[in-house]
Amino acid sequence: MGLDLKPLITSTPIKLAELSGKVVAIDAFNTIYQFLSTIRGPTGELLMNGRGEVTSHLSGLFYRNVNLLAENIKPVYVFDGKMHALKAQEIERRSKLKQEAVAQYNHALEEGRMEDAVKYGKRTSVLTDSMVEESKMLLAALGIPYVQAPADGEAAAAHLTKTGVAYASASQDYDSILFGARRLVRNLAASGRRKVPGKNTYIDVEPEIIEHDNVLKETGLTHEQLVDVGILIGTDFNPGGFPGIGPKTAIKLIKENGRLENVEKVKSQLAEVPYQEIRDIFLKPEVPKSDGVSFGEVSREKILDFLCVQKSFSTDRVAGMLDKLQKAQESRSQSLEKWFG
DNA sequence: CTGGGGCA
DNA sequence: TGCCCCAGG
Repeated sequence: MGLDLKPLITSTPIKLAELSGKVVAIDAFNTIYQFLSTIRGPTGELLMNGRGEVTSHLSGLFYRNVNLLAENIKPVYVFDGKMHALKAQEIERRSKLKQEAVAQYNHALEEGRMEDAVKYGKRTSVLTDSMVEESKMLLAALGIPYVQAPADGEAAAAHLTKTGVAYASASQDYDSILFGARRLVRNLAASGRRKVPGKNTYIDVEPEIIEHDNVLKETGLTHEQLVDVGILIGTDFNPGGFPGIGPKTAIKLIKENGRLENVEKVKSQLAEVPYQEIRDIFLKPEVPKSDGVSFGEVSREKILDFLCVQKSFSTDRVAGMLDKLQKAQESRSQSLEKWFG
């Protein structure tokens, strides 16, 4: 599950409006996966149309992106490419957790424990090829560009921030920082309130931004050293990291010893970890060949056909959202005309 | 996750 | 208004 840099990093709350006019590179799998986990019915089931086709991902993508576009934020979606062989172990671990969750979900359903069903249902999400295709179709209809990453999507998103194509990378995971993203935006969403997993309580979750330069300044580490800290804590490429070493210890060890090879405490275990290869994944990532992205117009026709005709979304709702977006865009171009005539 | 309806 | 809660597909 990504890597836990949170204790080492200070983030700054940011208003959505502060991202107006800026391009934000969004990890598509990360985002769609969250929609599949969160957007569910009262018994923890995915949203589906009459033909049993899953629509949770489309619902999330539609509402989220209309809100971003209405704020004049320019999203670029980055889709994962070929998985690195070192990630196989982490994928296997997740798949086992999913299998367990499916069993617990069915069990909870049988016993009528709906709160548990919802809880376990969230953990069973599987992202299919057709969901990816449908997501791309919807993005195209919204005029939103997407990039196919050769390898890790986070790496490609980070690259877009390095080349200046994007202002920031948006993801819930901290991997972007290790991949060298200039800025990472977390909680990029419209609504400020989120329901806490178990209870009936709500917490305020606002968008926050993490600057790569600040992370280095505050920790006093180089990018290379930060990657070593990540390897000690554990990344997707060495899940779990080194036993007994958490964020605090990891940063202390690297500050004192400069680099992984010099840390006496882990020397005996180092031979079993392909740390040089993992460093290269983060420091010399495979990136997309072409950098250009171009934004298109919102196609009301295509969206209504895809979501309402094909996927049984409510025409009133979808059209209403599109009206709202159009008004936001019109009022912006009118206020520009005031200045530039 | 999000919009919208019901309600203080 | 603002908050809570539920349906959406």
